[in-house]
Amino acid sequence: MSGLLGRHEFQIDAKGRVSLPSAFRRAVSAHPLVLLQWQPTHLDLFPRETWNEIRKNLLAHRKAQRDGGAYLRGITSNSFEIEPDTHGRIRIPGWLRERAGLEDTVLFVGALDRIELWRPDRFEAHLCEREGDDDDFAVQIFG
Amino acid sequence: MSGLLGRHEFQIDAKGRVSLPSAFRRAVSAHPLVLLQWQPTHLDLFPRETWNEIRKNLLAHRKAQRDGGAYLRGITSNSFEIEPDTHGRIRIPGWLRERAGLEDTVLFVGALDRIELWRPDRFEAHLCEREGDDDDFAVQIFG
DNA sequence: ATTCATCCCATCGTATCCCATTGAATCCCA
DNA sequence: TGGGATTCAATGGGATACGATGGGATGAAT
Repeated sequence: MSGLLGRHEFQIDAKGRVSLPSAFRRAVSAHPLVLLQWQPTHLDLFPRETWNEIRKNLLAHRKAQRDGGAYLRGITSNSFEIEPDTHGRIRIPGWLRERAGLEDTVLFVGALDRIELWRPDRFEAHLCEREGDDDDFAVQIFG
Repeated sequence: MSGLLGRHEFQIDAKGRVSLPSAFRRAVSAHPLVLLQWQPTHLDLFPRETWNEIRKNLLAHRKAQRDGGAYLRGITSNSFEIEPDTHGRIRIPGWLRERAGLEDTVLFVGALDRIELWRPDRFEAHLCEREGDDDDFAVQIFG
């Protein structure tokens, strides 16, 4: 598989449901997903494999630090397990929608091992803002 | 399973009962849970698996330290076995409620292998207070 | 006898399931 | 290669099941 790619804009209906892009739906098969916020700009939706890795990292971090799991709880309290319905739709809980500024439209952005959920205009702004910042890396990456 | 996730705010009724969030109820199946306080800010509710691990650690500590028994008894004396009723509700003993400042509302916070019980306003304050402290860890954990 | 916990039943609101509709992309065959 | 038929994806709405909460009744303990 090539990883999760592309952008797809979908509507949130009156009951708070959104379709997962069908391309992503096939890719993540039937397992539940984890939706959370760890960056202020958007939400991340993790397939099972990726989440297992991250969960391991979170637990290791809690053991290593002295703060009694403060970072972990900051993350998990903003997390939610997502199980698509029979039509491949998901529900985003209100408190997460607010945090990401999602109103009636969601932009799904594929990011190889995860799916990002953006407020469309915010995503455009984010791209513009960084325009040209990374030209040095480009050559290293694409040779 | 993805671990215990999310935040859920529930009322304590006139008889001192609170519903366990249904998401958590399913996750911990039918086994009894252990509720205790080991951090001043909140209470922790441990599923069977997690508690077995912790109990092992407590006993090991008592054996290893000269006055290890003191720590153990400090913990166990603030502990309580919880068994949800037929509707999935639990009762929090008064002395534990006081210690965590719980009055009429409980905020349940999922923390992967345990459930934390917070006084809602205290939790908000706790999150704000740490805002931005951990930005360095974020990249290590989430890649 | 009085207090308190447990059980049972009732209610209300919301999330979930199921079916229907629309439109677009794909397939098939001439 | 064009045009019609067919499948699939995205969305909407009604019905149903389940979750959250309240209150009365039963039973145990002091």
